[in-house]
Amino acid sequence: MSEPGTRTPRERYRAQVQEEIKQHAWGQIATAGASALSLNAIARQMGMSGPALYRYFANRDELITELIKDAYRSLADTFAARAEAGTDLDGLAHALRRWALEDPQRYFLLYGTPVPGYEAPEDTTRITTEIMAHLLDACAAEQPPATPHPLDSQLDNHLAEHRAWAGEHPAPPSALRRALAFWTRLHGVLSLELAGHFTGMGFDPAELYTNEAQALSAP
Amino acid sequence: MSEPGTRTPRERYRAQVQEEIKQHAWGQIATAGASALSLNAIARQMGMSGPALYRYFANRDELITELIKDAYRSLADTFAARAEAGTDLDGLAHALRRWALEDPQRYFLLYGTPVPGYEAPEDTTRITTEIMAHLLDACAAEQPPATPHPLDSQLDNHLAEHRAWAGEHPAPPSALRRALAFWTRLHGVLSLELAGHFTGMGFDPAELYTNEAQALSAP
DNA sequence: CGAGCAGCGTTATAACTTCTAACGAACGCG
DNA sequence: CGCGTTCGTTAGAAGTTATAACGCTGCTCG
Repeated sequence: MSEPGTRTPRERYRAQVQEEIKQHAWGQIATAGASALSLNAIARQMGMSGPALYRYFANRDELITELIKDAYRSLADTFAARAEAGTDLDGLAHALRRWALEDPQRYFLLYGTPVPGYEAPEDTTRITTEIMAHLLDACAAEQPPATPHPLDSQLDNHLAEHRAWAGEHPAPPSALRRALAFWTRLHGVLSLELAGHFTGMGFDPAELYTNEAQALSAP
Repeated sequence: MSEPGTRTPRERYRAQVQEEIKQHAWGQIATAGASALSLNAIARQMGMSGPALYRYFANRDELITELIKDAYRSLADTFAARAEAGTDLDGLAHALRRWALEDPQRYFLLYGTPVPGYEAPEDTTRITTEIMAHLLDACAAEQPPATPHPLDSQLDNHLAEHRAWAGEHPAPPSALRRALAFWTRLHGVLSLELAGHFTGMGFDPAELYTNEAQALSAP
């Protein structure tokens, strides 16, 4: 057996068409959101008739699932690239922001409104744990605060006993707490900013984001 | 002129049917999300044929816009009710959490994935400023921290000069900053929790939320 | 090198959606 | 008590996802 990537010319062509379909899908998502994604419209853009796309994706949900996986992959790669340049939490925070601003609807595809019944497939959750591992690395490498906040001890105790999500990672409870704060706080700012809830308010979201990122690095 | 609410029997009936439509709409949204909301399905549930609903709402978007307005109204009312019981930030935080858990999809209708082109009508933005006013009241009433964090001064300076969103509210910049932190941090936890990103991780989201709420009250 | 078949694109069709148009009935206001 | 506004209906257009059945093409394997 050769490389598992592209083998026969058939599979090579198939992968190429699948990629083109996904490119058009991202274009639609970026301009109108994922809910407006239309397989028919993609087929029209590609100059072929509607049902032809079903040779490449079983249905609309499967295409979206694939897009979600690719988006997580992209985020994991930017985190990994940032990790090579040093494991500072602040750098990771701004890498996240740049990635989110690059395509807001891609961000919302991962962290926006969930579809009630949707369960992420296993290969997707593997990527999310990879992302979390990068975050935990950065949190564990950070210096603990000189004067720990007394109110944090309760959550630290809880996390010390409920750290299944961290796997085998040797991060202390305070690092776990900081990882969760990184995730939730930065997502909070990004989500509201990208959704446009700050437009017209007059202040600069970047200032708020930077402030939160700094507070995470030096609590 | 009498009350502007319900006047003629015709208007009374119309308002009643509109309310019933919205009830069924909320039911569908709670179980399948807003994107799956179908006017036809609502009509079927109500025992009338599809196009009849267009006598009450011009189109699907207008119905959703009305639902959004009602949701904001509901949130503003719970904030107002909580404000009467005292202006503590922690109480407000947990009132917000209860309201969000009551109907996660309602929360995402307001703070989830945005529709790229959508602009909130003016009567909706009036409710959001009302909500923000309650939050600013609570933040201004809170005690400032004994030892202010040195990194916060930059954001405070920025907010001091960009406080259009606070209107005439006499809150100091540090209170504005705390209001934004309240919004973004709690939204960050709530959004990820309600979207199911914490399921299977093992820890209790309520512990994380409480920790963030406490940190906001005593930074 | 050629035969055969897997894979691909097509059209036709079903079932669904939003939304408009035209018609008829009923309700209540003056 | 009549007339008009309002409402619910059916019919239909235009769009969607998705399946079925039909050829053609070109790769693969003997």
